[in-house]
Amino acid sequence: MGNLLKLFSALSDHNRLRIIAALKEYSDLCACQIVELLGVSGATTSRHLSILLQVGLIDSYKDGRWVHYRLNRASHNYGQVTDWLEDQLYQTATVEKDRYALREIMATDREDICRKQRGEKCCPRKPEDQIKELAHVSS
Amino acid sequence: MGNLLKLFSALSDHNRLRIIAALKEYSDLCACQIVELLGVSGATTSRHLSILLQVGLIDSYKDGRWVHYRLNRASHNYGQVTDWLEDQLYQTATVEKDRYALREIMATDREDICRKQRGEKCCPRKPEDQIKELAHVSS
DNA sequence: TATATAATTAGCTATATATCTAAATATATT
DNA sequence: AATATATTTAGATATATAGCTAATTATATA
Repeated sequence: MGNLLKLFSALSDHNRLRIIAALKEYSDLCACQIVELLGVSGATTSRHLSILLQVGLIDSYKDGRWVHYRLNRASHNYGQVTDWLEDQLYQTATVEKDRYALREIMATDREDICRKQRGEKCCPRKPEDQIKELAHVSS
Repeated sequence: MGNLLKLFSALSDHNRLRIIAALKEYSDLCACQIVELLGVSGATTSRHLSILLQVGLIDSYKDGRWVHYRLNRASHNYGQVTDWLEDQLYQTATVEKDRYALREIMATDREDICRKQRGEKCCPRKPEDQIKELAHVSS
């Protein structure tokens, strides 16, 4: 029973469903791309990914400093649920919007994504400061 | 997306899974029988049933003061998930234990069940008081 | 109509969880 | 070895939820 609860709990968060939908769309995404898609902190994304890893819905591999995530197609017995879920997710407005965002993200160099995320981290979210920072980064 | 979240959240509680398993076993149970099975308060049971009703996993009908609950076999599109779930639940230790408990409950007159539940409600949970109460009920 | 009863809703509380910043870890570069 | 970087973990906090008692609602009975 505990595994069933873990599975359904894992699927009870909108960002985690978005992750699954994104990994269905692109078979392999790295953490920074997922952070970019979700628009939440790296820490939160990592936590969500950890939950999905724990129940076996996704798996991961390292490529240097990069960590890639994929849907886990083996070694679990809830393919019936995930097949159904993926169909359902495909039709939702949020996931459709994500699809467009993902196109941009996949067209962007990861280094650029990370640079942007790093920048955001070290600067407070003040509009004037952000403009100054962007000007500084450009020069 | 909201409906998916509601569905998975509804399935993320062990007592609600037990309700589903019980309704798979016996096609029609009334609230007091479910209260008896779960061993939680009537209010808590009612709340769980309300959540399952809301997502359409179960439906209900009234018979005087009695309210009966059944699995909802129509008008929803997650049969693929619930079929799988029912199979999975069948194999869990908790549900197997519940199966025995349900046999007793189904063999007991509902009036007796309710009388017992009412009795429990109006008396504090003191061991000596419970013994006295049981002795009183027996006589 | 008053009383009894099964069930539901309201309100409160303890516990679980999503989110964040900071710190730590793993890997790469100088 | 020091520094940089991607990611994860730790710790704190706001929000959500399971459980309870009390109050209310819906139905039955006297």
